[in-house]
Amino acid sequence: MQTPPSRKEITHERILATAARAIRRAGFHGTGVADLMQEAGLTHGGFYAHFASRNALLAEALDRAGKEGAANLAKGIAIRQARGATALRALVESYLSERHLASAENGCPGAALASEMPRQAAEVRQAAAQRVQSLVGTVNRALPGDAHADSAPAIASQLIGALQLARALGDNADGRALLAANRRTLLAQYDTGSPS
Amino acid sequence: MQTPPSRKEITHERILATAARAIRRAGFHGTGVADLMQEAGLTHGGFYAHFASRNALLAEALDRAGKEGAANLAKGIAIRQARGATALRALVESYLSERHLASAENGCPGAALASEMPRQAAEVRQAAAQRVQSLVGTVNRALPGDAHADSAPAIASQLIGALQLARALGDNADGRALLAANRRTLLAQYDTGSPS
DNA sequence: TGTACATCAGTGAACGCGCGTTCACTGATGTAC
DNA sequence: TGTACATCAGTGAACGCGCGTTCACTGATGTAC
Repeated sequence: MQTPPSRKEITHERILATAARAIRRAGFHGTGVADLMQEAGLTHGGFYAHFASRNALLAEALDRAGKEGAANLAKGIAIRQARGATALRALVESYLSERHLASAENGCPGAALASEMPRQAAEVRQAAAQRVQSLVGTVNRALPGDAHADSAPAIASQLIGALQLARALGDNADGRALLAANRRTLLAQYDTGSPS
Repeated sequence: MQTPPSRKEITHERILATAARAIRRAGFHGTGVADLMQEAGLTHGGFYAHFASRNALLAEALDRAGKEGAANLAKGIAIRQARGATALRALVESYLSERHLASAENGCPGAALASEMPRQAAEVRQAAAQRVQSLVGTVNRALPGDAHADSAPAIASQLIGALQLARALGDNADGRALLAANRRTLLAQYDTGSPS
């Protein structure tokens, strides 16, 4: 049995949750200390009582966003599996859903931030590498045990790329068509043996 | 026969070429007017004689970067086709080359900037959508005439996603392994009928 | 070919603004007796 | 239970800095005669 969180821990948690959303909405560069603290209902001066620096926050927030995105994805997968979908189909349809296209803020930080990662501070890039490995692992767990070792990284790449290209086209007919083409292709290639 | 470019046109061209490299290296947010002009050998004051605003420059630079990236890709494809590779194999091996992994500055702006696109001004996003369509078109031209209509957008997504994940992992063994897995998967799926 | 002048590309100082970070302070919380 | 005091989370003003943009000016280019 753990001790209840202190007042400071509760606030820290609130800043972190706010930041995890902010980076996916506005990007690393678009997430400023003052705006963030205001969104969390605080003034900017208190920030440095909670984090060593802005970069330290970004690294922590990326980690948090990854876990939150993974949890949301797991929820979507569970619903689809309960309806009879295979693990792989449930993953593809959840990740490449129109819901995920529209709401980057609650989705996978990889899709929302991937191209900014290489330009971040070392501590952020380290968190980024972990998030990538984690996504590949999630895909791997949705594949049958005898799947080729290349399949998980390849599928993870396509998932992330598809969402990003669709978002670059916009949340419109073009974007949704690109998303749908990716869903069909992935299911045809990796879900052939299963009942639909 | 066209008139030779004026002094101003030559300078404009130099700023644009510098910017096309800068956005792929430093991102949209990381490309500032003063730094850019200095890199082009000018002072920042003259910028607004050439571009209406920073956003106007970013849109033009993205366009330029896309054309330059496409030209570089075409070069890599031509070399590999001359050595007997199929069009698709030449495309996959060029796009997912370790050279492209290492030098984002001269490569595809989609891979370098995709996740920043949705957060840009309307004029930049419009240029971004065109670049995406252009990449899908390039992939389509490398596919046999009877290929499924979904293949080009799916392959384009995987190409962009693979390069971004590899770069997020870093230009190291992990990044190169992810790249290689994507190459093998794509070739096994779309280049089966061809001689190696 | 040479001089006088108009054009115009590029300079550099200045602007208002927002950023990340620091710090002296306030006021609420919690402990000691 | 009540008072006195120490702790500590959060406030808000201030810092130096770099940003995008403007503008009066300079000096080179090119045209007119």
